[in-house]
Amino acid sequence: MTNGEVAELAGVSSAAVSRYLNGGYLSEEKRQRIAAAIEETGYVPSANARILRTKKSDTVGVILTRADESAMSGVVSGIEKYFFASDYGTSIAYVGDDVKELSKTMRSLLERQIDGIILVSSAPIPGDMDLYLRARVPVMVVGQHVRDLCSVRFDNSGAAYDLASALGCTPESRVAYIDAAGRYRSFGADRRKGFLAGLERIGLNQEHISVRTAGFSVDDGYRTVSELLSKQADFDFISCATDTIAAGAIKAIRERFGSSFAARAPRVSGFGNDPILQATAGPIPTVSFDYEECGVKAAEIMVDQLKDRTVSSVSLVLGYRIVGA
Amino acid sequence: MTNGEVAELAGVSSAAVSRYLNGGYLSEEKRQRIAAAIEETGYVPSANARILRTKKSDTVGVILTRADESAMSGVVSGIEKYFFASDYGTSIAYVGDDVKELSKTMRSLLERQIDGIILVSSAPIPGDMDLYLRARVPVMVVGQHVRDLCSVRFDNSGAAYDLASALGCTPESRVAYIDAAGRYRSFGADRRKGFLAGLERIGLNQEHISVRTAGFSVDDGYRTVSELLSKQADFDFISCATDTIAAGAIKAIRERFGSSFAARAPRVSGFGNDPILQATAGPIPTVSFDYEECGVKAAEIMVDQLKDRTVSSVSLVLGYRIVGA
DNA sequence: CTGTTAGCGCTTTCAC
DNA sequence: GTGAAAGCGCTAACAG
Repeated sequence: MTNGEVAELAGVSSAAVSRYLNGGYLSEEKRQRIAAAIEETGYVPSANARILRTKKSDTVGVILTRADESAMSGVVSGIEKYFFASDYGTSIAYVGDDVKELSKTMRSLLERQIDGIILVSSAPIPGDMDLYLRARVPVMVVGQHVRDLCSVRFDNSGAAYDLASALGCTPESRVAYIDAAGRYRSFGADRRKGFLAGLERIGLNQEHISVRTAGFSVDDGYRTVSELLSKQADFDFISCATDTIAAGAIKAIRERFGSSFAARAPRVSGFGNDPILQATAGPIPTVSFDYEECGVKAAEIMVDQLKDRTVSSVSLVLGYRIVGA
Repeated sequence: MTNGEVAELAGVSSAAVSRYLNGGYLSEEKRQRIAAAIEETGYVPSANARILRTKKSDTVGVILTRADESAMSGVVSGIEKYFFASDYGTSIAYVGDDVKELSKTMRSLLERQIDGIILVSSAPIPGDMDLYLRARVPVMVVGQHVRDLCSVRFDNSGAAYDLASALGCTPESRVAYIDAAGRYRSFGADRRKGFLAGLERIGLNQEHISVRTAGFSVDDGYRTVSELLSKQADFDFISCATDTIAAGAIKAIRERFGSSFAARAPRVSGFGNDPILQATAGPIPTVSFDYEECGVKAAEIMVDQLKDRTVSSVSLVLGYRIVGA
């Protein structure tokens, strides 16, 4: 079913149908007739033809990666909300663990005449993406900063610093930090450095600090902490780079110290404020981020760029809340 | 940058460029020249023009809803994997809590000449969707069954039945079931009915069963179970419709019985096998679903429909695994 | 193998 | 207010 067929059925020109759809000059009478014809035929206009003709889609592409799974729903929800209110559509693409697919995904978005792209990813961006990051449309990144591009991210380092400060440690406390493996700056280096800096400020004896690295799953955390505890168990705190790892740590500790959580058992801190962890193991110190706000801000910046492409690039760092301490 | 401009630069016809892109007859020499011209100009073909012309996009639309947040990443990952291997693209749309936006989302997908639509949603589908469910393209549903449509869903009822059987209850046991609020068939009615049927089979005294209803958050579960326990506390099991509610239940129980989990404290069962819950509160009996497989199966069925639209509609019910019991 | 050409469904002057 | 007509970028005959 096309424009023209509807026009014929309503006894008007295809231009009139177009005007009906887009709110141009049109007599009430024809408006009625067209409405009836559309209703009758179930006509659905072709976005492709419209975009081809007008050269704009009023749609922003959003790329999600598995690495940011836990933030996914919140961020998308915020993005969607803002774009919806601003009369932009959203087209989401998902990239699994294989970051190589990123450029392919980016390309297919670009082929669709999308107005802008928001890449939501904490994962390191492969070199072959450089081309696409400087595309003909504004590209922005959520979760990390990329030179010359707009970005929105959380202050992981600052959060980790404040978290370390909030644990109530003394210079004599013994602390283990379980780092997140892989080259994820925000989960890894940023949090670790911030945390260690926080401990240093307290004046914590460097020799009382142990650092280990774990994968991203509960099981990874469990194994890493089990092994650590088998060598040394007199920690005051085992601080983990993510709440998922923290869950594994808690399991390991409980296994070693008994379910009654003996007074000598290390306490645990996490990162991310998972509600289930907080309810079942809490209150434990952790960091809470507002993912939805993150999405809203990103969309807001994107819309600004879209309206005025000369606006200089913005790099926004969002705050955090220390909870359970 | 267009087809024609690239052609001119390479000294060939636009048809040749098209052939280059789509793998038609072309001399090696022209192939080289075109490649060079594309490289030089950074030309990106217009998907809209191609789709307009060919009337097919080789792309399937996927609609995600907030209600299915916890399954989202897994399902999408499975869908994406299968379509990728089958040379189909995927275009994802997200619908928040306001299910009214569903028809708008569906429509915008339809306008894009998408080849099929997979609606991933356990939420009740509004009546105004009927029109769209019988669209010109195959539509299928993941998470519930809709008459006449292909669907993939989990056997929630059977899982709940088996879970109830696996708790190790006797006819004299006292059991509370915390139902999930709202009109979500799979989280609500299906699980509740299956669970109660399972208890009945054991011969559990009906008067020893209490049913309460909670919202979907940890806090909802906490409040509901706290209130329940303040009236009656001698349960052997508090079984919850979701792991999230179970987390709240555990918090409420711990608060009432002390963190040492006295022998008289009720045990808890959940639904969904959240890894964090299992690590921190487990092992507790719960049900595990393979969301990724669910996505793969859905995509598989969709591809079948796409290849042969006369295939009769398939309704697949996936199994489950009882864990922690 | 290759170029010419028509036209996908839509919007947008332009002239009435 | 309204219709005729051109053309967005691409592909698919078709003729060479």
